[in-house]
Amino acid sequence: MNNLVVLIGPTAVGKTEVSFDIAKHLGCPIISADSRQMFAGLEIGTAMPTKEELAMHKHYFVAQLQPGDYYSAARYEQEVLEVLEKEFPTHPNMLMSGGSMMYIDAVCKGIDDIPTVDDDTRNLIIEKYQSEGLEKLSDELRLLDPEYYRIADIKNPKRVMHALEICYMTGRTYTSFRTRNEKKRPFNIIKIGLQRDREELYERINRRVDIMMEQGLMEEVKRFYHLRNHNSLNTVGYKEIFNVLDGEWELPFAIEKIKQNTRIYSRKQTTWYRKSEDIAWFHPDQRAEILKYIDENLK
RNA sequence: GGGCAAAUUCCAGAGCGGCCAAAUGGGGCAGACUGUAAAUCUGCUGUCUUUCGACUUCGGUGGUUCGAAUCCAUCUUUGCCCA
Repeated sequence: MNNLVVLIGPTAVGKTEVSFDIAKHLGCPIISADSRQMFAGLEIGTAMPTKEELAMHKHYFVAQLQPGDYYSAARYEQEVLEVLEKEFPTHPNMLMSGGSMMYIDAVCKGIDDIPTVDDDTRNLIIEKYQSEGLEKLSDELRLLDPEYYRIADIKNPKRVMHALEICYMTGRTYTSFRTRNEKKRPFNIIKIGLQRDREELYERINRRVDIMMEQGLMEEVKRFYHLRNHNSLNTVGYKEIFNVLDGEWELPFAIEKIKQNTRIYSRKQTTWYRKSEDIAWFHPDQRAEILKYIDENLK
């Protein structure tokens, strides 16, 4: 049987290094599961693997999109499955590594087949939201899809808008697409989680941000200033420095905010992990134990 | 040396006699999560209690009052101004 080893863990825990060890051990390429490292040019701010590392280990889904490109978890699911199908004949054991839990779940559990929203519908809903407000939209959702309305996160504009987009575009309820069935994969999944004490993690985060600044994060952010309204740049490390470029924040304050927001992000990732009981947890220094665990669980 | 102003819960900062465990923001903590997810959103944040509620707080002390974070006196500290 084929195996997919999934390496997860909060930002800055040290996934990249461990992923190289595992990839070497399994002799396979690495499938990145990082929603921001997919965008070309965001090298420093997303702590993308270096050119040398990329040359040494083949990576999928790193720097393959432009910051303005549309992407989604569903697309990721589909593309990863294609990669696996292509690679499994020669690499029966593959590695996926990253911190974007929604993407990882899309691959491991599947995601419903909901149509991609076209630009016209999207713009129409955005316009409605801006002119009429969230309450009007949720009122409308109550009429168009009462079942979803009952369970929806009604205060979250993104959720309400998306459900409405689907109703508008397809003429069907959003609920009718939401089966939420977990898909069975034709391969074995081994989840490895990396974790460190919070204090230790925070120190690494703080240090990594300082290093990013030394590496020239400021210059990198300046290059993307004109694309700031794109979601790919609505990212920790970029959005704070945009405020500096706007003259709203002092640089030292922005740096503290980057550290703080990265810490918050790491905690949100951890919250997501607590839902999964199928993760085997290790400290990143436990290289031998990790490899041993993988070997024991390959099928 | 003299004059003035201020001291509030982790921080900033409202409150200026009862509706105050005390607005709001920040921070912290917890959570949600099926389409740009490093995003977006939610809850909690004095102590005890499942709830009702009880108890201890607004620099210190002592007063006034049925009742004080809010008024008075005094002390301490801080800031500003005149010397």
